[in-house]
Amino acid sequence: MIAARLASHGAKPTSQRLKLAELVFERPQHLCAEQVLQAARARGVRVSKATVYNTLNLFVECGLLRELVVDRDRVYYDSTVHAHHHFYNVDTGEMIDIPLESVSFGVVPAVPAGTEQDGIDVVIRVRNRA
Amino acid sequence: MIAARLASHGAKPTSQRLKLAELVFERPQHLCAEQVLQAARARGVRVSKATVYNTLNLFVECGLLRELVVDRDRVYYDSTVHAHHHFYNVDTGEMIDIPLESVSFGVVPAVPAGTEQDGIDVVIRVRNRA
DNA sequence: ATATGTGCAAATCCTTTGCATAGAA
DNA sequence: TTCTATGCAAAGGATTTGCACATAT
Repeated sequence: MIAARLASHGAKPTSQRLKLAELVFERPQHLCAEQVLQAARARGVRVSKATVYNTLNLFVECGLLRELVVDRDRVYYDSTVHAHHHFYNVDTGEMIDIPLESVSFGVVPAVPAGTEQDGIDVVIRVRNRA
Repeated sequence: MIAARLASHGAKPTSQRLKLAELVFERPQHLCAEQVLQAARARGVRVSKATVYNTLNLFVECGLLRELVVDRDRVYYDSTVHAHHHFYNVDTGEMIDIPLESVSFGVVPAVPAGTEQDGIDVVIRVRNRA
């Protein structure tokens, strides 16, 4: 259940958090804060913009959401946190998940001295066919 | 020469643009607008913030610079426009180029219907070793 | 002349913050 | 109580914009 999921990640399951979590984790998706706010209100959830931001940031820290910094103007939150990749439509801004197994690497370079690998993100940019 | 390079990309080579281009294309680097402004002024170039933004945006449209949207707070401009990849240090925000040949792919998925591939960006996130 | 580039300051937009109130342990 | 979450409005910061002036063809 959602409450347990929050709790197991160290996020106190408050009323707003539960409602927002329900919405966000309903299916794999990429939403920005404004979309979460609108979707929440459309469902009659009473919540402020500040709380939406607080909550999304909290979820990111807890590892419940992944931040996607791909768009120039706003941050997207990915409800799929396990490793995977993305198509990014530069015309529409749309992001589509690519399962991890769909991309395989041959050579991968060694990381810079003093650092360790944190993850690999592959973004395949696409545009609408003319 | 720099002026010809701008001209060949359809950018009228004005005084400020030449100075900024000189600075930016001096070596492969990733700079944000503020850094370009500071660097320019440090060299005695008289230029406004608005012109820095105008110019960087123009260079991006011309294909002289690549926009890097990786940082939550600001856009970086990559003076290397040919295809390549990056290490991204999540602790420092530093970006390091990875030559194209250093990464090879096994499988790559087909792009979504109605779209065509525009490019592939691989970002290897690293963090400072504890 | 005529069109375009530049500088300045104000405007914009996403995101964060300060503070008072509400809610839970 | 005591601690934390929430809401609201204001603040913050990167980027854009409007407009007057400068510059170049």
